[in-house]
Amino acid sequence: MAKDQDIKQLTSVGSRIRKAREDRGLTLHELARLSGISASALSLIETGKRDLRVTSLCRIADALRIAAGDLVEDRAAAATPVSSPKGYDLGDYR
Amino acid sequence: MAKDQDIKQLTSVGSRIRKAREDRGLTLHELARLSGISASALSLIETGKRDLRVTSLCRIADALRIAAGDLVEDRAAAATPVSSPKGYDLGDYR
DNA sequence: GACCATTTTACCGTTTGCGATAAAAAGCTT
DNA sequence: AAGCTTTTTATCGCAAACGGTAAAATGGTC
Repeated sequence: MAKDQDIKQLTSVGSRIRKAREDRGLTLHELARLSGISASALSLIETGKRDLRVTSLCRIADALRIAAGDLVEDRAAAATPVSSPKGYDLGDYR
Repeated sequence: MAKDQDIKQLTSVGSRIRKAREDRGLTLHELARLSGISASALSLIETGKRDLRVTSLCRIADALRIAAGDLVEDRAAAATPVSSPKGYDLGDYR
C-alpha cells in the first residue's frame, strides 16, 4: 500500500539531507563519523534507496545541526493548518 | 551510543502522536486502520518503546492530518536558525 | 592518461521494526 | 461487581535497517 508515497518521501528526505550536508561541506565519511551511521548507509539514505529509523534521522539532524522537522518536509510548504479534525474515512470498519 | 538521547526522542515523538490521536478522538485500532500500522505497534510507538521508520512516521502523520515535522519536534520550539555551519568536532579524524 | 577523493553498490551477519494473534491489564459505564 | 472498550504486553515469523568491508563507479586535478 502507498509504496509510491513512501518512495517519494524517502527521496525528498534524502535529498534534503544531502543538500544540508553539502551546504556544510561535509563528506559522507565525515557525516558518518558525526552521526554514527555508516557512510554506505548514508549513501543509500541520501539517494532514497533505504528507509531509516527516526532515531537515525535525529542523529543525522543533530550532526548537521538542523531541526529534524526540516528534513522530513519543507518547513515553508507545511502551511496546512489542522483546521478540521473531521472527515476521517474509516470505510466499513465500524 | 547515545541511547539515552534516542529514548528521549522516541518518548517525545510517541507522546506527540498520542496527543494528536486523542485530540482527534481516534482509538488505536482506528488509527491502525487509517495508517496501515497495527494497533500493537502503535501502542509501542506511542509509549516510546519502539523505534519507527520515517515512512511509518509519515503514514501516521498523513492519517492524523498533521505535518510529519510536527511529530518529531515542537514546531515552535525549533527557533534555532542555522547561523553558523562551522565548528564541527571531527575529533582526530582528519 | 594516472592519481586521488568521494560516492555507489554489493555482500554478509546482526539487530529490529512490523503484522498477526492472543492474552493480560487498565478504564469506563451501568 | 459485571461487562464492555481500549490499551498493553508477549510471542512468532518475516522483512528490512544497519555496520562492516570491499569492490566498482564517479569525479576531479595534475
